[in-house]
Amino acid sequence: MSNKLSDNVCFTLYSATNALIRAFRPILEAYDLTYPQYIVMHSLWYNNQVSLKALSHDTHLDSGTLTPIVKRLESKGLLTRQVSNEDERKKVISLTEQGMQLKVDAEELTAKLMARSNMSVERIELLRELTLELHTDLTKTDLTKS
Amino acid sequence: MSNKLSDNVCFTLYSATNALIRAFRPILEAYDLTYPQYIVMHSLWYNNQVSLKALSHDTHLDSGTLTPIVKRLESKGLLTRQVSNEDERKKVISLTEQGMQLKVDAEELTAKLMARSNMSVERIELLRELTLELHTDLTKTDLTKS
DNA sequence: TTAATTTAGTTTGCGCGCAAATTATTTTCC
DNA sequence: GGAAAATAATTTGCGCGCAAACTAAATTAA
Repeated sequence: MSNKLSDNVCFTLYSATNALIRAFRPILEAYDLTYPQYIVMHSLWYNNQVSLKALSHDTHLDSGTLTPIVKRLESKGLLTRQVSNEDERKKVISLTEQGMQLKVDAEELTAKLMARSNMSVERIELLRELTLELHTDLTKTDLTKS
Repeated sequence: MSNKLSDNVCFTLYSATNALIRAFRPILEAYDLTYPQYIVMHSLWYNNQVSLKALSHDTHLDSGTLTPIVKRLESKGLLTRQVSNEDERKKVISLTEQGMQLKVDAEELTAKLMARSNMSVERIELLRELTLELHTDLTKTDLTKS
């Protein structure tokens, strides 16, 4: 069965995500942020002063991925990383004044970007629900078994 | 407006794709392929003996991304890269016998993987259509203008 | 209480993904 | 025919994304 790449969900999902990040890039550049960095900031705007572990849980990003991202945001002066008092293994990640101020400008970026696509609000919401469902499925089920 | 990350399409799309590639990894490992390498092989199974440019168009991958991927597949003995006779700037990428044989085993992998998710065939198809639509939208519209 | 285990975070290594710069070939235009 | 522009592919540089190995601190168990 020789089928086209675009007949595959995996491929269309993969391509759409790459295209979205690519479209986001020049917009985020104005804030000197990459998309993953924006995700981390967004998470902190909603939930400040958390451990790397908690940030990892919220952003769905690996700790090995997060450490360098968070370090870069620290060097940009957007957040601080302090060793926790209760548990010295943990680091408390906190927004700086500058990091909090970025929120006002940058938070509605996603809505603005999606509004520029030709998709209806309903179809965008449907896409959100389906991708959320897929993610839940894939992380709850151990696919190597079954 | 302080909303959760999961309220954003961009984020759910991004997370679902990462999760999908992650779920795919151990399965593709049996074939000694990464997901992007699998995409390239899949494209060639459907359309053999093409230029890098044509492969780039079909896979939606940048030429700067493709060159190293194709080189790795060449070093695995799955394809060859020959300078074109008509146009010496072009390279003709052709599957080897070994590369063609992989098709039989590996082509139905996507269907198998998706079948393991709890999503219905209808919802998976819907997801495919929506992501295809989004990709088309994002690549046809120049988002920096408008 | 101290040895073994678990947990939090960092580091290393590798393969993307892509913008930008570069090289080599071909086409266009005068 | 020869200079200028366009095209095909490669290279460079940077930031992920993640598995695996590692370090250090806390918890558990003997």
